[in-house]
Amino acid sequence: MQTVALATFLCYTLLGDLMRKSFNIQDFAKDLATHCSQTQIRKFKKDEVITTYLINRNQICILLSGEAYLVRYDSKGFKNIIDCFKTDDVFGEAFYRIHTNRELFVLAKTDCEVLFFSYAMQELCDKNCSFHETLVKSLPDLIFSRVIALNTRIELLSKRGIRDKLLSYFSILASQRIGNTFELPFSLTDLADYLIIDRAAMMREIKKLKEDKIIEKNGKKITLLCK
Amino acid sequence: MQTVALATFLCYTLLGDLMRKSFNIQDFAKDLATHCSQTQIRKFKKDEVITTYLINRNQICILLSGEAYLVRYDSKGFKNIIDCFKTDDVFGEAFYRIHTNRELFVLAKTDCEVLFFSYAMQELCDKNCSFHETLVKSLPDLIFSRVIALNTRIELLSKRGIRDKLLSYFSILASQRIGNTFELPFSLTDLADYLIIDRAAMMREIKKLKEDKIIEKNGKKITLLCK
DNA sequence: TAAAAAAAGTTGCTAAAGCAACAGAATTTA
DNA sequence: TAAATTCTGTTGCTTTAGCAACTTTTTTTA
Repeated sequence: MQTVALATFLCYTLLGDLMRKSFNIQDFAKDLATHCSQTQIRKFKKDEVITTYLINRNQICILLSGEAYLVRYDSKGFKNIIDCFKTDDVFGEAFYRIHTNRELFVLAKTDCEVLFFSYAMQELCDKNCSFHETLVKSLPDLIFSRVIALNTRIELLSKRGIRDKLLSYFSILASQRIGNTFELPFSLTDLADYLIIDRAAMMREIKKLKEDKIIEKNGKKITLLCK
Repeated sequence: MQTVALATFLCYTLLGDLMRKSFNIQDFAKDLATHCSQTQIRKFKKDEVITTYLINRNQICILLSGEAYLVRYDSKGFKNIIDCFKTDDVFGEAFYRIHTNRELFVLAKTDCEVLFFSYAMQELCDKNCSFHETLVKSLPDLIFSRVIALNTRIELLSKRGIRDKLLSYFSILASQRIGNTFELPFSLTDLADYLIIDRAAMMREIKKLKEDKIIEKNGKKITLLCK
């Protein structure tokens, strides 16, 4: 029964994914940078602010190298890590459509290289230029890559309780590689900010998960012992 | 200081929104239905399943009339209301990109009329047909309308504590109309499922909010007394 | 490489949220 | 319109998570 369900799931997954054309973000970025004068590439050092969403509207950014956080500080001063970007990820207000007056910051987690351009550009651009065509055709795929991340995050935050949040996140990380061992992409302090939970309570729960033989942990290397 | 911040915010908001072309979903739906044989319109009675995401991949649906819920049941059997669609909203797996084996259901909250078509369709379609062009041009706007909803939800779920979740949600509802009075779009039972909190605990918190003179409540009519 | 800063790991106490189990009101269905 | 069902409102008890305040370890930086 379990096996049939899994096979069915895999079948749909494969079919679904085959139907989706593969979109190469690096080719797209190269195309953009060489064909259009309205794009720019900038470099950032660790901890610098790459962009903010309230002020920089309609902006589309592609992370060419490095890692970055999308961060908000809530009314009580708590840091919330909303999203975590790695090389080839797309971000910018064009994909967030901010509607509150609480600013969102993109912070360089490591040294970064970022390509900037504007969503509104497709309107202003000469209709015969090849860039225009590329942009319009690629936009859905760019946005979809963000939509997947957003839905993943909603799924995480929908979990009741710290244990469920941790296990859900761990199984997402585990599913991205072969085997049940993976490396946490950020510090435990940041993990708590990402899951919107108290760090001390999280540590306590991780301890329990180890005691219950559900996970093994060596630094940032974690192994899921159950399925 | 407060006033300056608000004025600045409003200014950016207006500028941002002016730059965004207005997209009429009803015209789009009409265009689609009349120009393409691959689309279909179906009617549903209250509580019927409109579609599921795991099986119906790459599907795009437009709610022509009525209201619907996007629902998941978690591992403990809890009902989670992931999203709430009203007339003109766009949904379907094409916008969710399901990646777990937990099925998502779209349920008719009232009688509904829904337009169905496929995201993959743009690939198969004859390149000269006007529908193809319309679809490709409109897709980003269709998706953006979902992205806004997703981000709103993440903002809600990022709140620590029931009181914060309630107040955030209430202020979103209040901001959608003039004045501070609004009507809850669903029952209190469903509201708890939407905010992923215990209903009894939520009722207790609502009572406290009334006692603290932060809200007034008459049935589903709520007034925010503070800003 | 020594000092400083950040992250990891702990703990006791307190506050908040979940659960169960009701009763009464409102709504739906037969 | 009567019966059934769902929704609202409430409460006591229990479990969970948050907070504050530490120590120890690891990583940065001067």
